[in-house]
Amino acid sequence: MSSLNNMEIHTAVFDLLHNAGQRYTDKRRVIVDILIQAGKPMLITDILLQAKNVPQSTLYRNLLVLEESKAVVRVVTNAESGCYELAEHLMGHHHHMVCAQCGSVSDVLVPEHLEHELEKALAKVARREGFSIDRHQLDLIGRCKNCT
Amino acid sequence: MSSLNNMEIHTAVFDLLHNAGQRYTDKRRVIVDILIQAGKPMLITDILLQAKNVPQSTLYRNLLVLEESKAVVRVVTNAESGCYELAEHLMGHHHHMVCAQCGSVSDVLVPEHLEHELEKALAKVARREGFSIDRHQLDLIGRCKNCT
DNA sequence: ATGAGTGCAAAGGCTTTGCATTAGG
DNA sequence: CCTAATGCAAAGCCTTTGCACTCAT
Repeated sequence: MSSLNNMEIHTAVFDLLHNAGQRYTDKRRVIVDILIQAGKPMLITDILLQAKNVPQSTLYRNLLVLEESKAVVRVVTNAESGCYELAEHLMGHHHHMVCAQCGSVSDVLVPEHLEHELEKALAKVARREGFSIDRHQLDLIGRCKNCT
Repeated sequence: MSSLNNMEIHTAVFDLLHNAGQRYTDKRRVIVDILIQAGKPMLITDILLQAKNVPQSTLYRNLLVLEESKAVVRVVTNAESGCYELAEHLMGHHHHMVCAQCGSVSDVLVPEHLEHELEKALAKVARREGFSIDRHQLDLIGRCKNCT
């Protein structure tokens, strides 16, 4: 499985929330729709701009619920506000190219065999350190096509 | 070059600051000493605890100066406070294990050959997309030994 | 002297929380 | 009905900024 269509994503999110004893409310659906449409990590500030009828507190609380239900993940970044995207099992595993100039983020894939080898090596290192890996995140930082 | 001894690091930091038109003051030396001793990324809150005679504002300002001078880097994490470590040319190239619960970050190495193979693959993908890579960053996200 | 560095306190900005209201099952 | 979810406002917390003081050149 690599990625799902929009309807399948909503169904999957519904199941995830349901299993966590949570409801798939309108606001939550709006948030997920925005993340689907973006197709890449979004800053909370940008989500707020697009979801004008979703108050801050509701957005923050729902992002936490969606994260705990494994529907979204918080992307590690040093941006001024939090950054979220759909979970990997909904989006497919991928990495990010981050433009240091314009801040744009695009998805990128590395060869399957390398990804596999990398995961094995990371698992080994983590085990040695007593660290349990939830996921890994690989970012390329540089200049995008438009900022050269 | 992989890493330097303590004295060499101080000398290198002095040069970096000097080249940037900055002084290597006592407070800055204290901060660098703490980072050297830690040998891993440190949260600002933890640096403050260890450097009791360094006020918050001084710490924040000096970390910025040290970062601009390329002596330290700000590590990207979702921790509650900022996270810094010595720059790669002082510490050697490595990656990070980020605890999603407590926010702690520790350094990790992947096998040399894999690192090399990864860089080749990333260069290839980036070239195809017209993206010029400045650096890459690989984070393991999960639970640290203490948060299991 | 003269500008960089420092320190205290206050201001800013993102995030969380309290509490009353609304809505979904 | 009854609890979860929502919305507004206030509180919290990390970080930045203003301004006066100190130190090194």
